[in-house]
Amino acid sequence: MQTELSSLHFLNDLNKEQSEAVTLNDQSALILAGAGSGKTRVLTSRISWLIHNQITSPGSILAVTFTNKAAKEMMLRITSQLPINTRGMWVGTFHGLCNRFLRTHHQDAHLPETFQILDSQDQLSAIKRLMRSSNIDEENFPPREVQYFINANKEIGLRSQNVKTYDAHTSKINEIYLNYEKQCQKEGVVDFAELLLRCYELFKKNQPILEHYQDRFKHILIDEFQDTSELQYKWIKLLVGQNNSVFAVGDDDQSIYSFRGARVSNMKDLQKDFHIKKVIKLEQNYRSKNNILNAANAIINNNDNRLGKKLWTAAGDGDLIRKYVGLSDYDESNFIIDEIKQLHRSGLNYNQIAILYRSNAQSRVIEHAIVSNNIPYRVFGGLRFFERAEIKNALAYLRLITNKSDDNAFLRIINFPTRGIGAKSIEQIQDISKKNNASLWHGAIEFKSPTSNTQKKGIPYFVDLIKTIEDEIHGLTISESIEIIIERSGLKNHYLKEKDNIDRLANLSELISAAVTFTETSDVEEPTINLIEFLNYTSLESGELQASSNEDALQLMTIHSAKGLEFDAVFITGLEDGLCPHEQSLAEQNGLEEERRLMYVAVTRAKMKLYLTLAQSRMLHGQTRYNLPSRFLDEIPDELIKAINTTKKIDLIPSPRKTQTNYLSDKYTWKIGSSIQHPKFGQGIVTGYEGHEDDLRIQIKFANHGTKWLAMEYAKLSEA
DNA sequence: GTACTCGTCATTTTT
DNA sequence: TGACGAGTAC
Repeated sequence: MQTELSSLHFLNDLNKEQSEAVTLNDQSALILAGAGSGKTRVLTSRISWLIHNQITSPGSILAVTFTNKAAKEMMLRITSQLPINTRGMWVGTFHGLCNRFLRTHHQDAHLPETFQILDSQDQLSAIKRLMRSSNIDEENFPPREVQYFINANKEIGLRSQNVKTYDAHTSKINEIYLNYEKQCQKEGVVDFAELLLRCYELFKKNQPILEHYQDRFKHILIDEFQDTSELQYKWIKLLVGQNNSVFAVGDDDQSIYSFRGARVSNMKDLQKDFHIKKVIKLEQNYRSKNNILNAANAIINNNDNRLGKKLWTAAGDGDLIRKYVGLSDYDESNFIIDEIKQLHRSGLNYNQIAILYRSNAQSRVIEHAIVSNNIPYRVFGGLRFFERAEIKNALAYLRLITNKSDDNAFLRIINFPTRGIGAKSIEQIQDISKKNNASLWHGAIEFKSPTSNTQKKGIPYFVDLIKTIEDEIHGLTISESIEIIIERSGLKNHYLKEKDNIDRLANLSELISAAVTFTETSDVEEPTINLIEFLNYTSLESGELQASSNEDALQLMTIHSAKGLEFDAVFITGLEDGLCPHEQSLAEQNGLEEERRLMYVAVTRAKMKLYLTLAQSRMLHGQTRYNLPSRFLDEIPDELIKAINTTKKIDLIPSPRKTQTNYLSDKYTWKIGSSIQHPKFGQGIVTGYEGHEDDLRIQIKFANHGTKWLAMEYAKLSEA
């Protein structure tokens, strides 16, 4: 076996720890894989190794990821490593896999065969609809809060009847949760969290089904394990059972999603629950230069409760990290653009340069600077393809035809494009449906309209329209069906009428192409099933537009969305206390540690060059704010940093903004935004003032002593 | 049914 | 500052 091992090309060049992980026996394992340490490679090589050595067959492997992108990447790598048929292998996201289990066992899961998936938007509108029909005040019970409540409880495995409530308000919300469950059941739809919970319950309540899968999946592998939620962990435990092994890869230092239910503690629980004696640590980094890694290590070292890990590289020190303190957000952006122009001139592609920020609002100023310099760029985040209104509208026709109980879909298109059905008519339909405890579609059929349907208007016309489309698309491919829907529904005409809607029409064509691609890659023959699967696909796959990714453009994104990516040069911007760490995170339990992990993720994205930038003043929510430098900057050893502007004398620089020309007085040279030094309170920033000359009092925000008012006459201030 | 105004509220996000 | 939703006016 040894000789054969070394002949396997996918095992070549693995370091000691990597190959130890890849070639582990049939035992559960936790691989602590630092940023850039070859995590995905280990995971895929492990699968290839298991199969190649006939320890297991592809059909016994279940691999779970968090995103479709990661799942695809994994599949791609495995097929390039091994010339095998991977069809029996289950590789997918938690949601995708749960969907698959539920489809197969829809009866045992008490779901209709045609059940559809609600995305977050759909879920919110379902909740709003429910609340309106039961006359619940949206002021007292904001639908978003209700949505959060429902999801948070589902994510820890709680149904409404199991939720403990201690006050009237929460009880009421929980009552909405109960009714929401009923409504979804009646309409035959499941939300994202429901996919997981329902699947968990399926396994829990049906021993034969559980045993069947436990017998089948001998090797369960999990990517980004630090991001698993409580329910996901319980699901894994159930499926692994007593006899199978779990191979989890993760990095506790990169856990940045606790706000949506991720539980790092699952890593410790895994060791305990599966008797893992030795955690394999992958600490050699193949991405970044040493100065960058040292900064990352220094930052993350300030966190308690780590599993412990120190990245190193053989790649050399590289450049120093560059730090720039801008006078304003505007100045900061200009510095970034100037620097990027130079990098580009020296031969770096734009798409190898990333500008990262903590919150989306920060991108605007930067975008402005980019646009005025005519540099191509791409902002990540925002609306995804299948979330666009025109796409959802077209799909809603398809959904309603597939499942007449889908009231969400019904309401979306009953009067879109407008066909003279107003709020009153819809109310009447809702009344009829409620009386008969039936779907809105049935209510519409029952509806006796005074208007004729010759004018292409009114409810009977709508009912006819749906029936006609249904007949017409019978037996057609999905793409043909969509084409007919876009035409017959009037969507095409509607969007043709308005000039601003060229993009929308283009997107609808794109939807048709997406359907063609889907059908080509699908191995399902039955058209009805295929249609249902396509609809699922559109809910589960957000459809990040890949088309423009080849284009050489600057990459702008939040630190969160940068996780898993790498760039030659990275600018981490807005490094100010209040922004990064974000002020709202400080109130949360372990909030600062999570922010620090965020900073760690950001730093470790950089391969060659890292820039840290901040601004002394910044426009936020329509007000100029004066933030102190981020505390994380102080955590990086000085010798790793090269300050580009030796803290400019703020007064000497002509200011681009009016507010900064407000000198406090003739006697003192400080202005709002100046850094000062106080003998007792240390470093601070001038944030306001009142009075004049001898009476002058100034407000100072100190790094460690809060905000204070001081009389200029007595305070012994000096410039910092 | 649409076009406007006004008030409110501003982390991070995949499925 | 500016995006979005609700409410109002036509």
